[in-house]
This record gives sequence, C-alpha cells and structure tokens, in this order.
Amino acid sequence: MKVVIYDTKTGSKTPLEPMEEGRIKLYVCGITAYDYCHIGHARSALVFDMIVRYLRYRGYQVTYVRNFTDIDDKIIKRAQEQETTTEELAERFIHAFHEDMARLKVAPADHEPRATEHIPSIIRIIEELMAKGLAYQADNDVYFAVDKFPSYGALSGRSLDDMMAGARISVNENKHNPMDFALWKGSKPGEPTWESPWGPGRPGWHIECSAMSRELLGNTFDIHGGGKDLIFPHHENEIAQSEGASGEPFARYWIHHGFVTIKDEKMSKSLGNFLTIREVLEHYPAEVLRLFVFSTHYRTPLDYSEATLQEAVAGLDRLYACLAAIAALPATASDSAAPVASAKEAKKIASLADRFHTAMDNDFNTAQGLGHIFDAVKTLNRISQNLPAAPAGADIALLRSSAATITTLAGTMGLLGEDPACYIEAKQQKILAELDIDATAIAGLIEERSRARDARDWARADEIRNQLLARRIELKDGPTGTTWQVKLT
RNA sequence: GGCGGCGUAGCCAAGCGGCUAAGGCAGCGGUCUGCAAAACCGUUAUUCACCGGUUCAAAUCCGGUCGCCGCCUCCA
Repeated sequence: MKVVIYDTKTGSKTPLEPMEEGRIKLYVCGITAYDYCHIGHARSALVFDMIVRYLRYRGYQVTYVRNFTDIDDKIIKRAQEQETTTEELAERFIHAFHEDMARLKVAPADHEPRATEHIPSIIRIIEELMAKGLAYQADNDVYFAVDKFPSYGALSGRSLDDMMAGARISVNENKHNPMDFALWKGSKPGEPTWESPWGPGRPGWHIECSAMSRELLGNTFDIHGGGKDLIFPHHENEIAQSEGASGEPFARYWIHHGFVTIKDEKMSKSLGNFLTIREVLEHYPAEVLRLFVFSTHYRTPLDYSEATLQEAVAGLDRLYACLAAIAALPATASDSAAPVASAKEAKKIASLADRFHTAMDNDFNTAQGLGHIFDAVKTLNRISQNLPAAPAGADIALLRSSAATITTLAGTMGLLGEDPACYIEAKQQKILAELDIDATAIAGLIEERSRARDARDWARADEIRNQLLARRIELKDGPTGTTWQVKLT
C-alpha cells in the first residue's frame, strides 16, 4: 500500500514515489520573521509536523527543511518602525516562533536555514540565471524575465496573458515585463546590504528558498510544501528560478494546505481578524489545538470558533477517559469470568490500524483517521462498561493492546502523548487551582451533606451539591461514598 | 474580469461511481441514583444547495443555476 498525495501541480492524487527508495526530501516555506505567529502559521506547522511524523511512522527516512525568511521588505519596514535592526527583529521573532513550536510540541525541522546565512548561494543562482539570459539588471536591481521561462504559470494554472488581464500589477518602469520579479534589490540608504556583482543590495523575496533548498536538498527533491497562498507568486517564482538555473526539475510534488478562517473569512493582518498562537494557548492546551486542526482535512478551510474548540476539548477528554479507564484495569485476570467482548467487537477493533492507515495513506486524511479512532473508542467503552469486577484475561488483553494501538496511531498526529491518568488529574488540578476553594473545604461540605443524606434531608443535601456545582465541583454518589471531581471544560 | 475551491443532519466533519451516507459536538431515550450530576450505552440525514444529463448503478462523473470562499498585491 502506497501513500497517495494530492499534488497541486497536477491537481490530482498521485502515488508518492520518492527519488530514492525509502527516503523523502521535504522543503517547507516557513515564516517571515517580523511578527508573532498566528494560528494559520500553527496550522502549517502542525500539518507538516503530522506529515513528517506519519511518513517516518511509515518507514520513510525524511529530511525536513523549513526555512526562515529573515530579510525582506516587511522586516525592514517593521524594524524601522520599531527603531531596531532587521537582525534584532528577525532574531526576536524567530525566538518567539521556537517558543510557540515548543509549546505546540512541534519537533524542530532537520534544517532551519535563514536567508541571510545563504547570501553566497543566492548570488550564485542569480549569476547562473544572468548567464543563461533568464535575468537582467536594471539600475541596481536584478529581475527574472518571465517571458524567457516558457512554463511560467504551470503550478498555479494560469498563463501570462491571464495574469496580465488581472491588471493589478504595480507599474515599474525598470521591468521588461510587468510580471517580472526581483531577484536582487539594490539597497536604499539605511537598509541592510550585501555586496554583489550588481552592487550593494539584498535578495528578492523568492530567491532564498531556491538557494536554500538547493543547498540542503539538491536541485531536485521530493516534496515542497506551504500554504495555499504561496502557490502564486512565491512557488511559481521558485520553480522559474530553480529550474531556470539548474535546468533540472525542482520539487516533484507540491503540497499546499488550506487557511484558517474566522467566520469563514481568511485570517489576515489586513482584516485584523487574526489570533496569535500564544493568545490561543492562553485559553486552550496545545493538544486541543492539534485535535482541532486534524479534525479537518488539511486542504479544507478550517474555521476557528469557540464552539469548534470546545468540541475539540470534549473530544480529547473522551479519548483520554477511555484510555484512563483501560489503564485502571486490574493487573490480574479472573480465571472464571467469561469474556465480555464479542467476536464482532474484537474484529472491529482489530481492524483499526488498517483502517487508520488507509485513511492516512490517502492524502493524510486525519479527519477520517480520527473518526476510526473514535469509532474504536466507542467499542472499547462498551466493553469496559460491561466488564465484571474481576474481568477475564482475554478482555484485559484486548483492551490493553487496543489502547496501545490507539496511542501509537494518534501519536502520528502528536496526540494522546500524555499518560491518561495524569492528563485527567492535571486538568482537574489546573481548574481547581483557578477556583477559590480547596480540597479541605470540599471534604467538609461533603461530610455535612453525607450527614444530611443519612438523615434523609434531601433538601439540604441538594443545596450543598448545587452550591458546589456552582463552583465547578461535581459530586458523584457511589456505593462506597461520595467522591468529587472538577467539572472539565 | 481571469483562475481555483467549496455547498453532506441543529452544528463540526469524512465519504469522491456500487455494501446500512464514518466519526465528533449538541439534543433526546436508557443504565445508574433518594433525586441528580458525571460516566457509559443507544438514538438522530430514504438523503448529500438546486435543475438537467451520462450510467445497470451518482452525494460521488458531465453541463447549467444559485450561494459562499480563496488566489491574481504582502500573506501559512
């Protein structure tokens, strides 16, 4: 069984056949470091984190490169506004990015190159393009001549004529063709500069990815990824630069994920409707965010709302509750008890891994994969619930191995990595800490209520129960007495 | 204007030619309980925006209509 991925370039699902058997070279466009990351960036990081985890789980040896763009117009502008240097600004937000990723438990990429560390390779590519007549100098700038690259527009599926018709192109008299784009920009006073054959300047926006991918992965590599908004012009231009310079194919597959929206509109700085990762993490744990992201296929728009985040909270609690119940099973089995799980149930659970793999192999369908996991949880809960106090060994073994399978599969999405009992305990402690009540006070009230119940004073008993419930303490009257827990969510 | 995507139950969301249209949330019913809560179980679309067409067979393919969104300018 092969992993099939949707390739933007062909617009269809294609079996993944790496250049080199068992090895995958992946390049993902990372952030431009001039501000805190919003949850759209989080989706990007999480999606590729999942893809890398899953491919490795499937036995591939993955080389994962994710760059930082640490010099460009926005960085220069922002640095000037903040009266700092571009280096300081970029460094600050790269640091913030790493903090965010650590909190999201997104593993670092194998290589995290920065544009400013690769200026020599950038210059080399531009020289090659100049030598081949694909680029030209105009004043202190160097532009790529799109007319000279016949397949320009192939990735985004548009022709130069179509784009000209768009007519939203800024006038630049230096350009031979309005669609030409800068490879090198001559520096203005006060801007950071590097020496080059075309005078002091800095790289254009797209060239750094061509240079860094080439240096770390070679002229041709397997997968190039990023957000859908990068298809044009960024990735289109990367192809033109890289293939123009090397004469060899660039990325073999293109993966683009959808946006995070709010009220069905794309999250963006200009609309002012964006939420930073750190803002969201103040309200929701990272794992909730992960479940939220993976509940939808990566190419589909993902609408952020309190309601959907709350659903993710409930879903995660359900998964951990199932695992915690299984973990709490007695260590020794009963010899006399008959197994509770039916053959049908056992069969269904046994098929979980296969069904999950099929879903994930099909263009990383995490939503379907999670559906299968929840489906298995339902079956496991049913079995758990019907278990006698001293369960049969067959049932215990089935439940334990199933829980292990679920943990492993969910792990490809970075989910269910916590110890289930600890997860629930920690969550309760956290909420308890936020409440102005302590365990002693609760115990006192429970004691009082028990006396009231013994006296059949139901009114008083209910009053105490409601009083505690108002403070998110739920009482559970069981055969061995009353226990309490913090109401989750 | 050009190009692309989407429209599946109250909500979120899989399914993309053929078994009963996954799963989650919410709702409802049940087990439990003094009554509850929690937990768990069960249940919730004869139908997939609308209209035609292709096919033995369509939510799934084709054409049209309506609605929403994105890219074409910096953007994950």
